[in-house]
Order: sequence, then structure tokens, then C-alpha cells
Amino acid sequence: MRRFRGEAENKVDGKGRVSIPAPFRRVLEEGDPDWSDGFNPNFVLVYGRRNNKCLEGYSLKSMNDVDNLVSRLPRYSKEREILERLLNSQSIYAQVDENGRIVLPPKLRQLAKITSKAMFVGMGEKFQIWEPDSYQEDMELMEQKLSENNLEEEIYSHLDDKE
Amino acid sequence: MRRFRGEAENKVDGKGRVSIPAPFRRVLEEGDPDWSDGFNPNFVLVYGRRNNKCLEGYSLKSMNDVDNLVSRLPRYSKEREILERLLNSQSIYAQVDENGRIVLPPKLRQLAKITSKAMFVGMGEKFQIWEPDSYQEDMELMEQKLSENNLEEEIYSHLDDKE
DNA sequence: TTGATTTCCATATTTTCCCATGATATACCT
DNA sequence: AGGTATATCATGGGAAAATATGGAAATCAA
Repeated sequence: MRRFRGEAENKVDGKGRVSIPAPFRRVLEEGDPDWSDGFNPNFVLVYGRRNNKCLEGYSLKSMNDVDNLVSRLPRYSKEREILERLLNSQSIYAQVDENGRIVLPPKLRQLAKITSKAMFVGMGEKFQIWEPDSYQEDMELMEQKLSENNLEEEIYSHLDDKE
Repeated sequence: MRRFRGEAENKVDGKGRVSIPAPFRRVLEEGDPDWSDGFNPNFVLVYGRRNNKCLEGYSLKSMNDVDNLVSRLPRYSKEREILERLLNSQSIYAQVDENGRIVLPPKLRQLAKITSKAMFVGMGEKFQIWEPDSYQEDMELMEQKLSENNLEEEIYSHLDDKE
């Protein structure tokens, strides 16, 4: 299964339209069970995550995976209710149009402070949409934290095969 | 499993096209689960490592191994999000074309300061793409450091099996 | 009606695809 | 062994398709 990789900065016009980077569209197509050649994929936009600093896009398949994880929790547990609230109420279906664009509703643009440009960031099974300056800030903050405490090595150590 | 070995300097044309050295292609083919004779392998180009001094190519298989390790971390943990950011946002899929070439997008060429030539360097499970002068500099720096303190022996000693 | 949203069309630029060439290399055949 | 046909390789150029983006017309909603 193809993953969301790379970054792309696209323009947002007055109507809130933005192009989804073509490589991301390929992943969304692959992740939409109903998609077939010539048609446009649907997917899910989540806006309640990361303190509203960005939006997150999931293919239908990967959203399903997340939903299934939630379903495994006890039906009326606090955790499950919170997760269901975050994932379901704070998300919408979006559909790519004929030109490869979506419309970001005003509310979502406000939340993420997106005005004239949007930065698309690949995150593997999902992607994020940032206001470009916020993204750069966040990236720098992350890199700073990594180098500060020599965390990079520690982080990468998580990758070592341990069985 | 075949490994990336050797060096090759190839031209980069105006469109950013470069030939992947034929021996490297053989490794990429072997490392692409979907590849079969007559087709062209896909792989992953990473541009965020090594201070942007070069690009790195990974076969799909070896990249998959890394991704799978990340997937084992709790889905929304800090570590996983950081790793996903590092690994996914700073990489793209690349596909070898009919003539054995890939296109280096302008952004990646800029990052590595690659203009008209690219040096391909085998690194075992991955390969690097350098601007030829930068590569020579880096190589000389390394050799200098090694000989200066007579470190070569010490370096190789790390290879001894210690349990 | 009027503002907003969706659909459709237009276009410059980028990217991809396809074919061509010269240079090596490999295989084959007598 | 010599010579010839056959691949493969690195590279170039042009045609065709795809991408990102702008704007107009059509549709919808209050």
C-alpha cells in the first residue's frame, strides 16, 4: 500500500479551493474502496487534532483502520467516548473534484489559520494540511527539541528490532 | 539480497533527468515487491537526512521494513508522530522510467546543490546522490580525519563480534 | 434576490511518454 | 579467433498528457 510522502505548498483561492498534490491523490484513490479509474476519490478530513494547528486527511481505508481500533475499546468507556467524539464529530468527508481540488470550508480554514496558501505534508497513512508559516515553526521546534536533547538517536532507537 | 556498490557520475539534463547506474537498477528491481521482468522499479528518495548534503535512495523493501517498525509504535504517540514526520515528509516515491532514468524534482536538486552532474554512491542497503564536488569534499574530509588520528584500525575494530 | 456553492471551461507550466542516437558491451556463428 | 549481429547503456529532443490555477456559468439556499 502506497503511503503519503513528501511536502507540497499549494495556493488557496478566494473560494477556499486547493489542489491536492497529485501523488497524494494516487494514495487516496488506492485507499477508496469505491474508486475506479476516471472517477474522483473521497476521503476524510479531521480537524480536531494537534490543537487545531493543522488538518489531517485520511484515506477511507486508513480511517477505517482507526475506527476499528476505537471499536475495540469497551463500548461506554470514557476513552472510547472521547475518541469517538474527536474522530467523528471533528471530521468531515471531502471529495476531490474533477480538477484534483477540494474546498476547505471557512471553519476549517479559520481553525488552521489557512488563508492564501496551504502546506501538504505526507505522514505515511495520513497527511496534514498546515498554514505554511505554522508548519515551518512546528518543524523548527521539532528539530530544535531533537538536537537539544540529542533525542534523534533515542527516537531512531525505537526502530531497532526488538522482539 | 544484492547491495548497492560502487560509484558513478551521470549527467543531469535540463528537465532534471538522470540515469540510475545500471547495477543500482538491478538492486532496486530486486527490492520492489511488485517488480517483474520488463517493468520498471519504484523506490523511495529521502532528502531530509545528512544535513541535506545529499539525497538517499532506498528500495521499497528496505523502506517498508522501517515503516513497519514505526507502525508498531502506539498510533498517536509523540515518538511515532515525530518519526513519521521525519521519514515521510522528507521523502518521495521515485520511479525509474523506460530508459533507466528518474526525474529529480527542482526542490531536491536545490537541496543537494545538484545542477548538471550527479554522483551516485553505493552504501549497501541504500545509495546516495551527491553533487560531485560536495562528494569529493566530504570524502576527503573523512579520509583526512581517519588518517590524522590513525583511526582506520579503530574503526574496523567495531566490526568484531562482541556479544 | 442575493450570496454562496458547485460545475464547467480555459490555460500556462510541468511532467511524462515515446522515439532516436552513439557508445559499449555481449552473444553467436563459422 | 575474427567478425557480425544483438543487447544494453547513457543521453538528447519533441509530442502528449497531467498538474495547478484562474475565472465564468449554472445551481442552490436563505
